[in-house]
Amino acid sequence: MGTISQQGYHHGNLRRAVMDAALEAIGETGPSGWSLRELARRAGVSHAAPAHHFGDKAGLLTAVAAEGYAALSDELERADGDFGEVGAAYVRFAVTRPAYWTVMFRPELYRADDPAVAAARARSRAVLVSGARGAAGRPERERLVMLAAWSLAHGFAGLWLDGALAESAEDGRDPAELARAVFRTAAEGFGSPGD
Amino acid sequence: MGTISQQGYHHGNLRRAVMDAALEAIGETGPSGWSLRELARRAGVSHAAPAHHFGDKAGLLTAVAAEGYAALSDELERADGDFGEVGAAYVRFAVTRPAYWTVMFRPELYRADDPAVAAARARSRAVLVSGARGAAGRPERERLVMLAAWSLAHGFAGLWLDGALAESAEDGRDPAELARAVFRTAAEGFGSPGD
DNA sequence: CCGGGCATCCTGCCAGTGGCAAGATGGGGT
DNA sequence: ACCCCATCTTGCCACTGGCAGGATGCCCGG
Repeated sequence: MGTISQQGYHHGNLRRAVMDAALEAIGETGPSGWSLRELARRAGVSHAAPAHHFGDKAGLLTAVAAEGYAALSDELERADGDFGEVGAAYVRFAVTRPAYWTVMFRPELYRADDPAVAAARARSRAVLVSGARGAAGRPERERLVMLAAWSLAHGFAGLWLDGALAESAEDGRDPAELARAVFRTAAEGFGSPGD
Repeated sequence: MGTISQQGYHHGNLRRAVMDAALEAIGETGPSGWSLRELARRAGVSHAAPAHHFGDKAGLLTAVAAEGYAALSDELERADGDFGEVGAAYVRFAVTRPAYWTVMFRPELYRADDPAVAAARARSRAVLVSGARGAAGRPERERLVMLAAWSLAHGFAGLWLDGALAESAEDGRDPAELARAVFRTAAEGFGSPGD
């Protein structure tokens, strides 16, 4: 990996260092349970150094969100083809990289209209839409299927991260595995007690 | 209603006034886009007055969350009986009272283990579980059906509030109505292109 | 080899914030 | 009539985000 020189007046890779510190802090105390100054201290620079790279706090979180959407897109694209697997990948991303996910879906914390963020988000959505296109039969159903699947995965991820599913599902199972089962239940239809 | 005396040294109903100011502020700038001092100013009291009623910021948000879960429980119980209606009521609550919803599902902002909150949350969950009990055929399916329906409603609400569904669904439709359609799609099963 | 330009980082400052301590007020019970 | 004490106030402290102006040293042209 080649650790870059981090001594001297110029840090060398402050931008990445602050982003990493931010992700770590977010994982520990939530998306706003820390201060820019604290990140600066962790990175070993002065309290005003991060501002040069991100402008302000919203700027930093904007960068985090953009990186998060890009990473999510990668994950989803890797699972493309199988509709159910896309849902599982969505949940897996949220569970394994909660810091990104938590920021991404709190638009009031960053500049959601930032070009980089918007582009990365559009890429994520494209995978979801194409997944629904494959699963839905008639075209009118496409939108509803996409909304249902997206809502399902998104809701499961959110509830899991909030700890709301802890009691009902902590039989030691992998959350993504449980999500797959839930997804299958919905795909077969949970309205009529079939089978 | 009877507007209570709000002149003089004793406000008369500061607790409620601060809660209302908080709900208003949350609706405007998110669950942490305001300060306790600002709420105090809105209520016309000194900056330290709210502390007497709520302790600290987390205490105030704990009270908001408890009230929110109680209100959600009321809504859900009113729709009990029809499983799909419970889902629609869940979404309707989130959409019509976003300030409550936003706080409730950000456990890092308040004391989630507060007895009042825990009790109110348990009441909400009971409705969901009993709803699933009616819809699921076999008892093993019960948990999966409950998770699927809850995830679906929760995810739809979250996506809607984040504005993520804006483009794909703002044909002027009522969100709860759209949620009903999505719910129906899932209930019938969206995996196989049935019908 | 040298000198300047400029991205990077620093120190200093300000208003605003959350929270605590100690004092003022006055409503309500006895 | 009196006192108790819940309620509200003023005053204070450490900390934060953000801005202004200065210091540093890498890199590039000469």
